[in-house]
Amino acid sequence: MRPDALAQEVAKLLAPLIPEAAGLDVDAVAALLTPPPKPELGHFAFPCFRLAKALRSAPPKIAAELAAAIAALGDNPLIATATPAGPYLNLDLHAHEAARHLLAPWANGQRPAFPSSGPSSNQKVMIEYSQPNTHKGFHVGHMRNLCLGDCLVRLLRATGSEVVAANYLGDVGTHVAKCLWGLEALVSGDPPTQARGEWLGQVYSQAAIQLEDWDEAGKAGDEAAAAQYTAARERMSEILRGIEARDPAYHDLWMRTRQWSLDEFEQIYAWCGVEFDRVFYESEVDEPGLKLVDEFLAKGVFVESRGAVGIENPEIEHMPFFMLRKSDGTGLYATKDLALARMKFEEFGIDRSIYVVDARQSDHFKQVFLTLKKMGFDQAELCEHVGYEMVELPDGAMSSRKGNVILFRALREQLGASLEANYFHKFTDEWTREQIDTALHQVSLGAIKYGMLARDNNQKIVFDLAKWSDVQGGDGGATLQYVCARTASLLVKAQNRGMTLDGAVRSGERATQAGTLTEVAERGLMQALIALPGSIAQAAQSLRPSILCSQLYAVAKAYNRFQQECNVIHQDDPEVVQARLLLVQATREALSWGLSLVGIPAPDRM
RNA sequence: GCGCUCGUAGCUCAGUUGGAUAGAGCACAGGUUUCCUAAACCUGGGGCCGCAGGUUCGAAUCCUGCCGGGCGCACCA
Repeated sequence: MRPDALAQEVAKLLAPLIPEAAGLDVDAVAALLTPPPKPELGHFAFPCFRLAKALRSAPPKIAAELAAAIAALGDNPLIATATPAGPYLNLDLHAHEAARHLLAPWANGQRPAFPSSGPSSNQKVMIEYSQPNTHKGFHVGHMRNLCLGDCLVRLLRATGSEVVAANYLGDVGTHVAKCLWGLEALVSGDPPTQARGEWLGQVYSQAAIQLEDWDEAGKAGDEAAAAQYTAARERMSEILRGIEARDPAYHDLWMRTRQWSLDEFEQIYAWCGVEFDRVFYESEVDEPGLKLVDEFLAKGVFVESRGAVGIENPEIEHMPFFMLRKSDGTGLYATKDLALARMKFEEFGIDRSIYVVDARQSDHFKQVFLTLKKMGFDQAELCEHVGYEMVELPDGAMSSRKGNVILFRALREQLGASLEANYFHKFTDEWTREQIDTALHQVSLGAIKYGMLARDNNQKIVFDLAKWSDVQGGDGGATLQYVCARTASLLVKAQNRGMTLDGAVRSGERATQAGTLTEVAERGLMQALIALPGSIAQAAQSLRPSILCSQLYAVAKAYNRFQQECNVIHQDDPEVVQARLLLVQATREALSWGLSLVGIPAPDRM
């Protein structure tokens, strides 16, 4: 028995009562069952609209007839009452029996089964995400991509796909030259011994600003600035050529500094609990990209235009020419993307290829996929771009010129400090430093990941550090974690009083006593749990983690209400204790598992 | 100009195969601790779902047009 099987059980009873003309089998009926708007109305509602046409009857009439048919069944193990309410048939279950199908599997460590016929199951999927540039800063904006990609990896794995989590690091290109130029032109003294990746990013920003200033001043007539700008550009070309030619003077410096960034990324991923199966580097597809241009120019797929090489894609009307080699003979981002795609297809036999990249690149990926198709890669059909909107700050977009970029380390430290000052300081006498640090880490992750994932992909996110670390409750990661901690704490307290969940109840062999779990708050919580597997399936199928986040929040909210209204431990009736312990245990398992799919740890105490 | 995207409560947002009286959080006003974590719970006020048409038993949801914000459109990544 799986925790998502309750609807199926109900459908088994209901389906035979529906006239055959409607053409609904058990699965179809189960799929139609929805939660009623209020828990008091029942555990499930069956909408009769779909049957109206086939049965040539009005939905309210069908609902009434079905209610009568269920009443005629007489005593029934699962459905207590069936009440027609307009076009809906509301089904109220014997709660203790429903619990045996719903709560016991959760409590017993079972997980929902997802249909193997779904589009996303039994497939080998590559998800490319994160893709930071070396020699540049890693900031809150990068966190959205990281959280989203990681969550999709977890969701697709949970729903039956084999996933290759891939990263694609930007270790070559003009930004590297800018940074290395800045290093020699603007920096005096030795690099720091700590956090050198971050420092490199700051050098890059400084260089970018300086170059922009010279460029602007030059254009405004400042000849000295113009000369400096030209000289710097020439120097950057030299640096790039030196790296490419493997001139030790440049190549070694590049490798050394590149490693500083890579080390930093490693630390960030470790802190975030993110792991990659395969890391690609731009530097490894640079040359293959250019070779590929020659190859497909010779084949006539690509064409020359104004000294550059590209492909005509008139299908994309507003940007019909897709450039793949500049007139100076060098490649572009797009060139490397084609070579990378080919590498992915050849190295892994993937059935689906997902690119998590911000929404501004959507035209770019239309071009890439269309071009791949014209190059003869049928796998282009399997490629999809998952776009998402930007992360902004309360005072607008992040910019190094404005100096309002929040780098990863600052994010981690400020969030931690803020959470400690707001909340965790009260544990200083009670907990060890290590315990507090662990909790701070967990709750920081909850705040960041939930904040990044609870909003739809195509909504902008405003990152306001003060708000994100102000855990006054409400709709946030900490609320979900708090509920996990409350369930854990309650179960420990129960155990200390000698109250443990009966093994037979937990396994579902035995139902709890009739009449238990009928309080409104108990029903509400059960309904939130009923809806969880569907939310996971929908989130995975549509690649939108926010759907899962809102259902997890609904579970947390329902639990808080339950714990407020239904005392678990201070009960005279041991059967009530059993029923409620089952509910708490199931909630804990469901919620912590759901959180794990979002990449958020579930603390035992907080 | 072309394309993508957003527009729902004072603010931030859910609402996706069209379905019950459009929901949360924050903010605001009130209430709840001899009792399992008050980071909680309850109650209340608050809405021409951007505008106008259309499709039908039924539209925040689908179609068309318009208005307003954001983003993208050849040698950057």
